[in-house]
Amino acid sequence: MVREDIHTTGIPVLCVSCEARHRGICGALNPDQLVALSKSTKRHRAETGKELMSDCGSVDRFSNVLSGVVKLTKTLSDGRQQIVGLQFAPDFLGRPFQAESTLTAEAATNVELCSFPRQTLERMMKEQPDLEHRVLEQKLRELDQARDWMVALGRKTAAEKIASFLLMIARNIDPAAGPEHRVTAFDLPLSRAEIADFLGLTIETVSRQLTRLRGDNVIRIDNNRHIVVGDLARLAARSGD
Amino acid sequence: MVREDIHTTGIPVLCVSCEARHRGICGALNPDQLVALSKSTKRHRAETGKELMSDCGSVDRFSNVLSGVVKLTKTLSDGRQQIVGLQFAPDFLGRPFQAESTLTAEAATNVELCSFPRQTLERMMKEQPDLEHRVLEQKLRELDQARDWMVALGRKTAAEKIASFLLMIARNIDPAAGPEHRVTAFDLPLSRAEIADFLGLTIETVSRQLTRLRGDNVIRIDNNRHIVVGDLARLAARSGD
DNA sequence: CGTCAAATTGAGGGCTGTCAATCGCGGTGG
DNA sequence: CCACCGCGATTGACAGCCCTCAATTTGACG
Repeated sequence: MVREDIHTTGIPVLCVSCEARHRGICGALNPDQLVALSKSTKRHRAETGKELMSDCGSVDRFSNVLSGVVKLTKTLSDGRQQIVGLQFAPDFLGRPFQAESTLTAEAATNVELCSFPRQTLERMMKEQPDLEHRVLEQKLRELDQARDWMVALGRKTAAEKIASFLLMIARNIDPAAGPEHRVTAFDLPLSRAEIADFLGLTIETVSRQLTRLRGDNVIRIDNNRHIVVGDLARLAARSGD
Repeated sequence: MVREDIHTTGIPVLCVSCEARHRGICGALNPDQLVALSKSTKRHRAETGKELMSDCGSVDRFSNVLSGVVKLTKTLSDGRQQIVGLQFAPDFLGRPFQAESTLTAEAATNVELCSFPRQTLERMMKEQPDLEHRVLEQKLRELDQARDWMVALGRKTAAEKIASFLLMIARNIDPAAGPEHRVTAFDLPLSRAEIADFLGLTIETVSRQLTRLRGDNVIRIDNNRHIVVGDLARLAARSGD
């Protein structure tokens, strides 16, 4: 499934070292198609907090996440928020076959994106079934993740939610590593408020549970954001599943 | 997108009046392909409670739901359960490109299914991109629904969850109707215990909230299962979004 | 050193869970 | 026909987890 990468003849400069060409959707494209897509491609950065798509806004560009973390949120009419997904490099960001977005995408950290017109991608998906296949695989992974979080949201305690969250970040924060790899030290990509919105909790409960994990010597916390997991097994034992 | 249906020449008898050929994934197939698929197709019924796929079990057949409701559940190690999806006719039931299931599928009501070997479908998806496209569209809808429920699970109160649930059933229980149609009287496809597992609540809380909706004359309840929504707008007003 | 936002900590209350008793309905058998 | 049973649903009392509100601390930055 991983694309051979011996010669890079004819591949756009932008794409040569791009992770999306290896594990992302662009791996389905041949050099000519990469050239065609890259004509309307824009690579750019977005600062933490920048809104990338907005609920009920029209969407005319999709993106690959090249680095950083993007959060997908939904908001109720009275302001309550829920984060419904986190995307890491080299995830594909966008909802094909729908002009209006039903959620908001926001840069949770500084991010690098590679974006392209929605219609270009949808046309190429028609012409190149492998591309649509890659998108399907990505969306199936997102669906699996969404369902895992439904269990956490509906049935786990606050302590279990926090443990599950930390494990999930440990699995995904390193863009180079494979799916089963877990780092034991990392910077949280989310603030306490965002973690609360992700786990269906309040800021205070998130803080209390993190403090408790630190008190029990399961993790260390430096500068509020940096987490060192001392005992991965003990953290996993507290995740509920 | 809806398939023309003037002549039915060459279409397998089983498929002629099948809803999956109109709004389901089989709409992507031409008569020859339908014949090919129908060779390894089995149509069968399953009683309420019958397990259709099991967590960690191998999956060698996918299905279309022709009637009834299928529930998708996940279970934590200590027995806590969460329903992570409901499938109505003519939904496609299965997780392509993965031999092992990560969830359990169970007949919530008596259901009719049309099943076919996983490998046959995956091969046809390769040969017929339209079919893969249909699967993608279905999985994108499931993802949208999963994210809507994440908001409910994480941020809605018990009362709002119940109201949202009733509205969702009203939208989906009638297989013939379109997506924006809502019926005002229907039989609940789930028991109180199942509703609780769907909404991340307990049986008692579900019962109390239904009783309250009845007391406020928003709904009527006959025989525990039959619901008549007296005031759809007032129910929607209590759904939170 | 002062300012400000983010995070922590504490006290108290409410929503929902837990446990237990009762109700209602359908089925079975006398 | 009626008593009995079994299961799901309802109702009540109480407790606990998490939320709310508020004060304090911490850390980043000028």
